[in-house]
Amino acid sequence: MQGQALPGFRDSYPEELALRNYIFTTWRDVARRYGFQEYDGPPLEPLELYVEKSGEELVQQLYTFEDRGGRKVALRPEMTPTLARMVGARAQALKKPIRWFSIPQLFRYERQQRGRLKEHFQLNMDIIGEPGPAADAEVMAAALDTLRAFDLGPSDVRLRVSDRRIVAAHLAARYQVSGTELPGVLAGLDKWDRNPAETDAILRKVLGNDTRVGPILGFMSGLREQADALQRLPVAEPLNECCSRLEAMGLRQFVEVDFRIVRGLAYYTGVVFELFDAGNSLRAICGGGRYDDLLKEISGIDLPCVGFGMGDVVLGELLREHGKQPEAPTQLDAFLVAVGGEDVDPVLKLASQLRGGGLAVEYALRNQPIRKQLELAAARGAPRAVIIGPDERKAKVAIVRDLKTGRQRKVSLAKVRKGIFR
RNA sequence: GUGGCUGUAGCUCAAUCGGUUAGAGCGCCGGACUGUGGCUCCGGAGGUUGCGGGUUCGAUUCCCGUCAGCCACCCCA
Repeated sequence: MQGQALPGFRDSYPEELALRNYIFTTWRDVARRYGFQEYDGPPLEPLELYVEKSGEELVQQLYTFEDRGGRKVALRPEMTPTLARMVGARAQALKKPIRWFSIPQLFRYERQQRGRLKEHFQLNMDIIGEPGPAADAEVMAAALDTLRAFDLGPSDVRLRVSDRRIVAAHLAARYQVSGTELPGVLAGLDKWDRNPAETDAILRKVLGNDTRVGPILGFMSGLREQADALQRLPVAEPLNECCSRLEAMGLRQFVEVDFRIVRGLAYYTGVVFELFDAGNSLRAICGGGRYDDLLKEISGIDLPCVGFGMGDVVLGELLREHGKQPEAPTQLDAFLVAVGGEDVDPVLKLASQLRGGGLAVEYALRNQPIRKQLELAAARGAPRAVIIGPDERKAKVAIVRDLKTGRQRKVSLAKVRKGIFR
């Protein structure tokens, strides 16, 4: 064993790369259908770009080092700061709302496990400059349509939506949770599903040993039942508008309002959502939301944003599980077979002509029995073999053999040269 | 970063209680098959049993360490 890729990094063999390319192609196609334009930035950024806004926790997971010029740099862990910088630099000139997408390779330094490597590709779609729920709905629709484009439906994937403003308003009105307490309480809510004991601990830390802890815990445990009541609050108007837009787009059956969705990132300010597989056995496929203050913090330009990220790792696992991998496309148009050594030059000539005409053509690189050459042709998935031997050359024809059916016929060389095989 | 489980050929797995030369199927290469693939038969390559140490006459097997993978936590790109 000559060693392997660094832990958490992938060698992509042709079969795996084909899946990734299929994912990328589909992503780009959906983005195009939604009128998004593609952008990109550097994979390596100054460390400060992330340290300033992200705080220590994310910094611990940054893939950082010092370059030869003594600069502290980081492999980008997310695209949003880069996006903010780019938009900020041209904010005056860009027509709003801005619809941009990107497929960056992102990095983190952290122990890998299933669905989470040190490196992945992530579709990012963002709408910048539009504060209303129409943009929220548009972005969610794009996320859902991406999964529909992979032939996944409401029984395969679910979109869970919440709005931090609703939860915050309720917590403030009912339990007098202040603005400074809110992030901590939301962090507690975020833990509720996985680790209620920790939720308790967090609440006690944020609120002190306060009489509100018990009632707030009760509120969290009953959130599902109270969803309807929360949606009737006036602050729920944007979320409701968002849902009705999704309904008008025919996507309502994917959507569940679930106020337990918080999202870990602190910068979300409104609607937040996550996309899960229906079996709930994988990590979130996609997560996003509204982050109206972030651009201002990074670039000084005050523009509201909403967007999501969708990684290729979990999505790839999901596609595998559902058998939605694309069949390997036939790459060759023809495999040329030279019967004897004297037939090699004519085969080379024909290969050159066909390739010149844009066709994909392969032939054996060694003189081999026809049997061997046909075996290779079949293994390559070629739809047909074109056989040239002394008899064929004399008659100015080639034998075109259909490798699926085994049927074959003689076709004039003049036609074959033009890529006509029948 | 913390804890638990697991590491035998490219893949899936065998190997008695610790026993002598670590096997099989698939895949790969070649042959039977000299102008026709898929089937069949035969042969071959491919292993420091993840790595290092310990116990033992003897370790794939037991112990320790380490690395890697998986799972959970942390965190959630």
